[in-house]
Amino acid sequence: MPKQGYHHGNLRAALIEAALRLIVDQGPRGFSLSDAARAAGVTPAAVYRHFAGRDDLIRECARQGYAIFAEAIEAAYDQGRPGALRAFEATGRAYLDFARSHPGHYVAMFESAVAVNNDPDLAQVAARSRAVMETAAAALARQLPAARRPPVAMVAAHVWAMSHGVVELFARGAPGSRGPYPPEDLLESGIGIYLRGLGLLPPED
Amino acid sequence: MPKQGYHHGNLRAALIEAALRLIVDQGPRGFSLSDAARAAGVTPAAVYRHFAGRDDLIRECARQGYAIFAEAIEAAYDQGRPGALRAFEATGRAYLDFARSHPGHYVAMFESAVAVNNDPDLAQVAARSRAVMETAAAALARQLPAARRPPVAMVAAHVWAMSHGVVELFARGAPGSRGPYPPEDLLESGIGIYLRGLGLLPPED
DNA sequence: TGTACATCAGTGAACGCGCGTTCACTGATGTAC
DNA sequence: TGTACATCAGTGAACGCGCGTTCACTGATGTAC
Repeated sequence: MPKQGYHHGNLRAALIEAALRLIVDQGPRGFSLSDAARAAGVTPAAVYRHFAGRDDLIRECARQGYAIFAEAIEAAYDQGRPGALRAFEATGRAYLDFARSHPGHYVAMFESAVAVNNDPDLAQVAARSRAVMETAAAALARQLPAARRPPVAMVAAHVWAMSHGVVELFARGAPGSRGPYPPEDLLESGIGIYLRGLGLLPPED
Repeated sequence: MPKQGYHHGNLRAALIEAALRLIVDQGPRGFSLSDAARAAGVTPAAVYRHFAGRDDLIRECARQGYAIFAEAIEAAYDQGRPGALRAFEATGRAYLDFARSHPGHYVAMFESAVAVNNDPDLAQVAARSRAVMETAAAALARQLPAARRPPVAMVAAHVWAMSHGVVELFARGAPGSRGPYPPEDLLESGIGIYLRGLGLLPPED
């Protein structure tokens, strides 16, 4: 997208793209509207043609992220079916995949509590993502005899927590900085052990 | 600690305390030295009597956090021995405990990548904490026959990831805002299932 | 016990800066005739 | 095909603000005599 004179052509998209990049290494709190405008080669005031202000720009990043995310894990889930286990594992992989390929979206979604809450529109699209994760967990749980079947929401929460933890601690420049294992392997093995614990995978021999 | 006139009495400690509280709800990036000074009832310039500047104050919060943290999980580990399993579980509980009772420290330690890295002093005290977690995992792993014994660093990473994920997603005002379960239960059950998957707990009946 | 003095923790004014936001404007674009 | 004009995306100057940091200072404290 070449800057072709007075009119930018696709400033809205360029601003989001710039914001995402900035959010990755400054965090949603450190990100500044002026920086984003600068990165897009435009005056700060121009941003107001497309967004209500700084917070709206961040929110749009999160909103877009939730949409992409929901679609990605839905696709992964569908692709893995009919095997509940395969579908579930595909969903987990899609989670990490998303975090790695859309780090800006990921941060905007999960690390900017203030901006994200109190926006009903955003809450809705976020709920959709969570619903897919729970569906995958529910299909999995149905594999188990009712007596040993754990609450679906709990399983979803466990897996989400492990995934998020791996992303935050080992897939970015965090303090534990680049742990001893690639995050993909770490997550896959962790989920594997967890599923074995649930009785969904045969014990190791 | 009453403000008794011109001299504060214990400004250094008061500033750290104020900073911790601010970091909790503004994040390390949103936190400002002026705010901390204000909260301590003092001029921003006064901060420079005790810290080299804004970043140094944040770093001190993290440093203090790592020290408290290391001590807490060391104590929990020792207290749980000689049972490797009990020691391990106590360690996990101590982790969550710390995150809940020292949220400012927690955030300063694990969410302010920039400030924390590149400080050898800090890196050292952080390493100490990690060493305890790995020791606990190692003692656990030794319970298993060598053939099925997973790499210790991996187990430690899994547990750390799950713990961190639970803290970030369910123990604060995050997007998933207050999940369906209390974080303590979530973590305890999650770790339990994981340990069962490792073969360290008997399968459920 | 009382006075002189050194120490140094905190003041308050000032600085330069970048921020988010506003406003009247300008000039490129696309449409109507 | 060419001209007049409405639209509206982006400009640039301005604003008030809070920030981190500096500096010469002041006044409370504690020690020496």
